[in-house]
Amino acid sequence: MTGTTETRGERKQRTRRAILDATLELCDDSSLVALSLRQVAKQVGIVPTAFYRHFDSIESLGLALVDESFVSLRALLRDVRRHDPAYRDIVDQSVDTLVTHVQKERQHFQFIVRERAAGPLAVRAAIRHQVELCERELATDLARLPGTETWSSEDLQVLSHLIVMAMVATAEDIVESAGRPDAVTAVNERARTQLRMVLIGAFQWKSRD
Amino acid sequence: MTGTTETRGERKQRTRRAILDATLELCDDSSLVALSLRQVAKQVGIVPTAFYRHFDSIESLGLALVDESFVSLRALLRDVRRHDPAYRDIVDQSVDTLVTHVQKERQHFQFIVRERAAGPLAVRAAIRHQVELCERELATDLARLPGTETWSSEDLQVLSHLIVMAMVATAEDIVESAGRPDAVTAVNERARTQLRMVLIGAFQWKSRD
DNA sequence: GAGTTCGGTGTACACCTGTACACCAAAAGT
DNA sequence: ACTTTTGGTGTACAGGTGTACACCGAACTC
Repeated sequence: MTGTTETRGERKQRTRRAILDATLELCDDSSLVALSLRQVAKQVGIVPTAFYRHFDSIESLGLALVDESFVSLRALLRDVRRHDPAYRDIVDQSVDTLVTHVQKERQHFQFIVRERAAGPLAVRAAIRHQVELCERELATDLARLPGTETWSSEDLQVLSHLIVMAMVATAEDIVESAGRPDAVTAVNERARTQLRMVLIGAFQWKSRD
Repeated sequence: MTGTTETRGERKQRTRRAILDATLELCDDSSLVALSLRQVAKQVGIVPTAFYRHFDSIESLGLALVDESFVSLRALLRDVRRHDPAYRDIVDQSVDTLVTHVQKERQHFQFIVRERAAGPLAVRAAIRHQVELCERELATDLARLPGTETWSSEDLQVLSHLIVMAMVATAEDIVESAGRPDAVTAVNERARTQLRMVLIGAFQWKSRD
């Protein structure tokens, strides 16, 4: 098909990729729990039983997609952190990065947002776990910021929970307004304002202990 | 069955109720989009085709459940508002009310949280619309609070969006930790702290215009 | 009291579902 | 050159799926 002969591993990885892509495609307007192995197989162009050569259930396929999605999310976080922490407006920068990434990787983020609430049990658990990791990482980042020296670690966690939650919601909104540039910029601006409000509150905050 | 004869309208409403309840029950560990008409019928104890006497699809059944769920949510909001706005700690009061309500109407809130992200298109739209209404109501409430006189209406909307979002997330967490009292109180406390942080930021806020 | 309405039943059909099984061809290992 | 491994195929089956159709009996209407 491609002209050159293919090693066996290459081919396996190629159809594995095709399965993942097909699933993301189908998840555009449905959810994993409403997805059948046969639909996926048809979309890929393989026979249903061939699916088992790569995953032993829709659920484990979902887990693979979670892993993959969080790779791109980590890329996003790295981008955000790479910028000078003293940068004039870290908020604008962070929100822009988020909005750009979500648009670029729309299908992955849509998948995460949907399955986080409605996916198979194991998938939901995996997503919650990953989000928790993000929260912890953010908390340690926040701890390095000037002004948080007096904070208790609980309060740091609460703040990062709040911020991550707001970012998840923003990602939801971006996915929702895909293809409508004006809606995207509206979400962008709202997210900035929200984040500023939260940070102003945080700067004013004093832990009780 | 009940001994007394039943009017036809009573009976219809009774099995309609049974269908709604059965669906909520089944949605405990699945989603509407993964639910079949036959499963619902079996759970209710009627024959599949009888379903059509009440709803013409799973989707319209979903819409009915959205309406019903938001009745109980409005009850919650009324409760929150009924309290003296000058009450010593309006945050504690509001969060307690939320936590109590979500636990009492767990199935409804679980349904909303899940279908908000993964339900059929029309159901998702209905939920988003209702949440938007809640945001608007909250915005007008906030406008009556002392200290928000200088705020632009956009900023008021942004703040209420932020608060509603946080409350939705809190409801998610409460549903998640159903049956584990310690987890519930942890979520409760975190929600209070978050809301305080946000409100501190809000009090400090000055609209640009 | 006769006729109508309507919630619920049972049968039937075409289609989709997961998965077991036997098979193939070509790459990989020897 | 041989055997083995393996990704993919085709057939087959027992179930679940939505829904069309004809029907029933009791609550309603007149």
